[in-house]
Parts: sequence; C-alpha cells; structure tokens
Amino acid sequence: MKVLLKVMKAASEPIRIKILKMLEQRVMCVCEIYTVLGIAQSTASKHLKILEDAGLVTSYKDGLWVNFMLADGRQNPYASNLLGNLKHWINEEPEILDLIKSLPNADREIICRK
Amino acid sequence: MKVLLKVMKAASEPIRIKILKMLEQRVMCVCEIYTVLGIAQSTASKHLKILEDAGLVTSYKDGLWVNFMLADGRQNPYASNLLGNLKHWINEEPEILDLIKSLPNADREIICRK
DNA sequence: TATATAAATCGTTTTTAAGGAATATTGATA
DNA sequence: TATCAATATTCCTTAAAAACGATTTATATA
Repeated sequence: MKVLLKVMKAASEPIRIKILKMLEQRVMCVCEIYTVLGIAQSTASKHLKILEDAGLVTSYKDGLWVNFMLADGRQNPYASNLLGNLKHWINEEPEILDLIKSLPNADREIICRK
Repeated sequence: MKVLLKVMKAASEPIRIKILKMLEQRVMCVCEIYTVLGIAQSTASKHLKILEDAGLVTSYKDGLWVNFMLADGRQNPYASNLLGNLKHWINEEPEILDLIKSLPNADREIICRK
C-alpha cells in the first residue's frame, strides 16, 4: 500500500500534475521547469524529487543540467498506470493548454543561461 | 484539474484506501467502519465525506443508519477509473487481507447497537 | 587552481490536513 | 413530546506539506 500511496500523494498536487503534463511533451531541465511555472528553484527541485521517489519521473545528468523525463514505469505498475491515463486526461483545460503552448519559448539556452 | 486532484488527494490517505477496499466487499455503515478500523466516529465520518466529495463513494439513509457504498462513477471518470483499478490492486497485502477477513465479524447489529 | 553555474539540500515560516472530544442534527420509538 | 441512537459537524490541538531564501554540492571552464 505504501507504494500506491506514494504515487497517489505525488499526483495530488497541482504543480506536480503540471510538471507531468509538461514532461509528456519533452524532456526538461530544472531551470526550464521552475521558470515556466514561476516558482522558486528549490520548490521545483523538491517537487521533482517527490515525483522521482514515486516512480513517476526519472532523470539523467548532462553536464550541469539535470534532465527530467517521464518514467517508463516498468518497476511501478501504479505509476505506469497513472502516467498512461494522464496522457489523455485534462488536455482540454485552459490551464494545461496555456502551459503546453508556452513550452516552445522555454529553451534552456535562452531562459537559464546567465 | 480540480476534479482530478480531488480524487487523487482522496486516494492518498491509508484510512481512505482501506475504506474503499472494505466497500469493495459490501455496503457498510459508519459505525461498522470506525469499529473495524479502530478510529473515532468523527474521524470516520470525515474521511467518508472526503471520499464522497471526490465521487468515490455514495451513501443512502436507512433509518438511523447511513449506508456507504462505492460510487458507480458515471459522473466522474477519474473516480471510476481509480475504483476499477483498485479492485485488483493491493489485494495480496497482509494489511488488506486481514482487514477483509475481519469483515464478517463486523455486523452492525452486534458491534453498533448499544 | 579559481570561478561560475545548475541543481540539491537546509532552515524557517506558513498553510493544509488529520485526529478526537464535545456538541448538534436527524430519525426512531416509548 | 421526550428520549435515545447513529451520524454529522464544530472546535481545538497536533502533525505534515509547501514555499522560498540561503547554503552546499557537483561540474564545467577560464
């Protein structure tokens, strides 16, 4: 039950749902994510950790960047199931439509480089 | 997204998952539920309200008793989806097995009547 | 090396959720 | 109508989660 609860809890926070919906579109680094969502870097990092612990996302390093993507779910059936469903859920909601529309402008080379 | 979040949040608490698993077996009244789970009456009542608000359970009155059952989910696809999945999830976990095994002893006529 | 950058972690505050005792409500029955 | 039983609600306390600034870590590169 612990594993199931972890997935459900991870999926019960609006920012985390938004992160999952963005990652359906493409791989993203932390700074792209917190910039698009308008939240602090530490906040984004923590949400990503919760999603990763729940088996919903995975990450890999590329130099200074850490790239996050949806997990394939082979090791967590609950996570896998949720990710599968989420792909055809809430796609028509303005909040999500706007978010997805904003992604092409969120290029790490432009919005993250200082 | 609000509707989805409500379902996810409702399903991210152990007592509420246990209630759902019990209701897979049969209709139950509040006093049967709080007695089996060993929690306060007000606590059970509150959890049931959260589940009901999320579209996961429904209730009907029978005199003094209020009977709770799983929702059919016709009005909430997220709830319906979760209930469908949950039926074949975590059934083998000792915590749940023991819970289900204890249900036949939880007859309202015996454990609730004062 | 020394420095700069992206992300993770820490510390603190604020917000939200859970638990239960006490009380209110609702319906049955004497 | 007075009382009792089952449930809902209120109130208060405690615990968990979220937010963010500040600091640390890890990696790249001057």
